[in-house]
Amino acid sequence: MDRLRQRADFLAVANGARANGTAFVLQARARDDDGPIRIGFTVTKKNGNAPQRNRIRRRLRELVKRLDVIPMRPHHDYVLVGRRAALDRDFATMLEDLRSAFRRLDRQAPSKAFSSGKAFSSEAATGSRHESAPTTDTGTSRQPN
RNA sequence: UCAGUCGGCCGGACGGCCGCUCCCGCUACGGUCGAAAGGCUGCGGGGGAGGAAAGUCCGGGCUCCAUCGACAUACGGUGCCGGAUAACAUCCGGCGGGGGCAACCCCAGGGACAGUGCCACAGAGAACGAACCGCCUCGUCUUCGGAUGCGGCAAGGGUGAAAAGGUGCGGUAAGAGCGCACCGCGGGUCCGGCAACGGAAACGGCAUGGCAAACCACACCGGGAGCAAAACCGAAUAGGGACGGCAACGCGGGCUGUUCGCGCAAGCGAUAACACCGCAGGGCGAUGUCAGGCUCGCCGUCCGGGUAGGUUGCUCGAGGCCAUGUGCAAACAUGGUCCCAGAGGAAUGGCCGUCACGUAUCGCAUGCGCAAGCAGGCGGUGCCUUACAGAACCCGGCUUACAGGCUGGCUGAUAUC
Repeated sequence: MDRLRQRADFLAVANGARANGTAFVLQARARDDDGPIRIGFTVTKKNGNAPQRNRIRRRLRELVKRLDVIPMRPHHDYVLVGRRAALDRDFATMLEDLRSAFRRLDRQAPSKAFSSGKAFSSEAATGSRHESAPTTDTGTSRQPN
């Protein structure tokens, strides 16, 4: 399993399927190549100051590490967007939340992948090319200060 | 013991399981990539957030740009004196003013006869010194209460942040530095101090209101931008240049749009088609169009610029600690010793257990007290399971935030000896 590092990858995943939880939002996207599973984390500035954002991201990363049966699909990209509730929600329940979020994504996946699979990928390609130019995406941007 | 004041330090501890990142070492023990060096993986060891890492408010180092020598102008900053320093708006030691019983704290604290300007409201008057109520001599009138006029005043009242030296005595019609004493003020003299400034005696006889965080004048300082600086490597796509090959037929794209005259051409003038719209006259404007005209070729190799991305910059430094010496101190010098984060969608953690600390509440017994209650002790439970806050090139400061705790100096009050 690899980590997502490029901004363009995050933008592409943001256009994919999503499942909401109380402590996070899970986004997923199928890639065309044969690379490994990649996962990234996004915590925006509205979730608190820097130590609080760090704690959210570290707990989310620990969640992914603790997944015993890996429910992710091969050569997919995933992004976990942290919410403020991830600061003090019980760790075991958050783990259960994450498992159910993956199950919900799996249930969405067949219809999406079959009927609009091709349309979805081409749409995502044009969409990302369209959106990477203005760089006004505040949701996944990494403003350094 | 209580109250206060000024500093210094810490800012959870231990253990278990599972991880992240950097560095060092290891071997044919294995796997994998590679021609190799080596990389990834593996094993062992070690390092891994702060006192503010924050705000980005000053000052530097470093890098690039400009000038490439400084000066001047503009603009910005600083502004009691001396020292420290690479430098500073910082720090230290003084001076002056203000506050506090005191320890101590606060102060943009230079220039107002270089010039310009402002001083709201109130008040008569806010600066070429003023006269509202008042005080006084004299004159006139008088119902003897006073009214009024010419003068002399500024003590008292009133306004204001500020009213033109203050207090007292003398003096006077009433008053006034008019005279005197003390205080203040002024310029010079002498003494102390490197200086800011302080002190002394005599003189002057009160003249010179405040605001420069109003413009300003004076002295000193400052070129600009910042590690997303900057250097190197450099894919794909588009575009640029050079060379070579193929073709110069055809196809495709764009512009024009029958025809006639003039013109090399661009174009100008005349005339005005077909589809189409319309019952028609008519329009040829919109949309489309045959032929024709103008224009753009295709493939390969190389070059330079350069984007994504990567590497460097990147942590040994005005460095920490200890000792000695100099200095009131800030600090400096010498010697010894240590190596102490280097991430990059951003590591330094996640989960759990035990304990300490704090706090709330309950129970138990004790002391004092008539009682209400107060004081400390033991045990149980709950909460926080710790505040403010996360390095982003690096230093010196400033400012702001901060649960709780430890400790030192000094001051005041009380008690005891």
